[in-house]
Amino acid sequence: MNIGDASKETGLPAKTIRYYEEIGLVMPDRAANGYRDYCEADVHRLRFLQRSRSLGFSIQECRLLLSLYQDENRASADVKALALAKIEEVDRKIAELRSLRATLSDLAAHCSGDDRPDCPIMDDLAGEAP
Amino acid sequence: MNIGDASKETGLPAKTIRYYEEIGLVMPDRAANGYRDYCEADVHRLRFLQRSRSLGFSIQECRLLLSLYQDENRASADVKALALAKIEEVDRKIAELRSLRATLSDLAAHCSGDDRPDCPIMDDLAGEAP
DNA sequence: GGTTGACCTTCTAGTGACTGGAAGCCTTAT
DNA sequence: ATAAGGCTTCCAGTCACTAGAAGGTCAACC
Repeated sequence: MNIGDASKETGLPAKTIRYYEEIGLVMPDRAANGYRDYCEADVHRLRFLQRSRSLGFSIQECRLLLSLYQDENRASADVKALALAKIEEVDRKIAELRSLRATLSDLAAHCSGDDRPDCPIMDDLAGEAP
Repeated sequence: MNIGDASKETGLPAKTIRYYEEIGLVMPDRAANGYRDYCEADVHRLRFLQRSRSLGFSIQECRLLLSLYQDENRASADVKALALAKIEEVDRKIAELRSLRATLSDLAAHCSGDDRPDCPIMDDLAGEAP
């Protein structure tokens, strides 16, 4: 299967698939003409990557997940631990964004938003809170 | 004021302050020995940048905010519009993360997390949902 | 057989916003 | 005189791609 078909199968851009080869994640065979030739297992790994990346796992984490995936003797606890750690990370990010949102919203609420220059948002950014 | 003192005053690493000069955000004078020499206004701009960056504004947005900040004839509506747009952006990110969290949490809930290899998280990543 | 046009290859370089490190001046204190 | 610490520039690396150029390959159509 050529890279274009693998791209269609997995939803990953061809550029990304080549990049995944460059960093050693999915190494396809080569056809006689030099074209990459993806077998079913390769496409499977690519799809696995697409899903784990879209769930927010980093490339390093995906590498680990892939190796667990290929490991017949893995403990599901190892996978679960990764997922739980990622949930915590997501929770931290959400909390940070919520606090950010609260601050922005508070600032915006106190700004008249007209054509005069006086602006409490600016005052805050400048460190001149009243 | 040398860069080290400016760094202490603003909480920004010296490297970051040099970077801000490189991209034309804060251009200090130079002392006779070639050292950067930050005046109060420079430190003010740096502090402004520190705050707006920590509120999630991109460098481009900070550039715009700084120019509004310096503009005697700005309309506070312009600043407020930026803040409101940023709030929407933050909301979108939060929604995305919440959906991510729900998926991860759902997957983890169905995984026994013991030393057996069977793992619904892996099954899902592999696209083999039951 | 020639010619499109789509597909493939490699390579280089750019993104955003820094961060790390090396090599070498400058200043201050001992 | 020397040691420590701060400053300078420049180069390279981060993360995960993404854009684009220059050129080889393939299938179809005339």
